[in-house]
Amino acid sequence: MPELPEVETVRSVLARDFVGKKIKTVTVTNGRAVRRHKAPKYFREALEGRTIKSVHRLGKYLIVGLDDGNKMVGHLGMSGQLLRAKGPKDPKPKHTHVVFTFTQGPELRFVDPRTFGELFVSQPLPEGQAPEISKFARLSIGGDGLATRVAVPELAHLGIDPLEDQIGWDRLAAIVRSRTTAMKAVITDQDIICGIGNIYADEILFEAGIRYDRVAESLSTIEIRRLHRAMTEILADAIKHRGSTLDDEQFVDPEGNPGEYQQYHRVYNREGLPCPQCRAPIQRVSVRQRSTFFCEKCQN
DNA sequence: CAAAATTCCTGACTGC
DNA sequence: TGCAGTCAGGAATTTT
Repeated sequence: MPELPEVETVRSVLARDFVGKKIKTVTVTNGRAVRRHKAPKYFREALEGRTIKSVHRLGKYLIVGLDDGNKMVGHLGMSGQLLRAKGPKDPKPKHTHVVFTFTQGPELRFVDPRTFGELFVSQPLPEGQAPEISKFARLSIGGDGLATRVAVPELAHLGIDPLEDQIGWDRLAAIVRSRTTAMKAVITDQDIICGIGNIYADEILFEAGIRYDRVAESLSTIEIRRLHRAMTEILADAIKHRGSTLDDEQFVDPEGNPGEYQQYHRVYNREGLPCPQCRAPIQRVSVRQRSTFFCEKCQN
């Protein structure tokens, strides 16, 4: 489900409600949720007694800073939710795989029907060993982004975060011009740019007036500037509206609130409806087992 | 039976 | 031949 705006929405609620809280117990009822660890007990032991110091985001990943310097990393996959209990008696939803209790305040549940999501406590690299940071990331990451990647080696492969790393259009140009593949593949490749998935890729490319199958290196300077602006604005706007919740209501924030940005989708899931710009029907094609929505008149 | 917002892995192929 | 990059396909799973 969640792409950058949804993860950012979750992040802000977690930061507000759980920073400063001390973890009392961690209960794993489906080991698949913590599959990076050899056994669930290592996950539990790394967390019990720890106090949450911060909640950050990189791409679609959540990064929870702990008082011992370690980080708990979360990815929601397709259907993962982090939900704050509504009270001490609030029944656990179906597909609850991990429960965190705190010395004070309501518990936090990790719920994930499709089990593509995961949680893990990052294992710091041995002394003196530097994580491998991708050349795309290295190209433009400044200060904070680099620090995060060094602290969490498992996420070192991620490319530029379009909001956190604040990259300028000229840096985006360098990245785009070095690629010979289709634009949609470029902006959804987490190793190049992290956080954009199927929904926002279609929305960004529509806003920029660029077809999903345009070869990246063929983009003009004007087109790259439009892409840069579209990326920044669409993601910021989607965050403002607390992300997108589709008809299946899979995405909700930790309080159970759905997002509202789906009301502003201009092409995604709108096959046959008139293009907001030219009224031509929105097209849908299947690329790599995924739906792509676009306007054949407005996107070139 | 198809489709659904995710990442990861493998095998085939290409170009240097 | 080796290596890196690309890309299609499939797997992981449940619900609608």
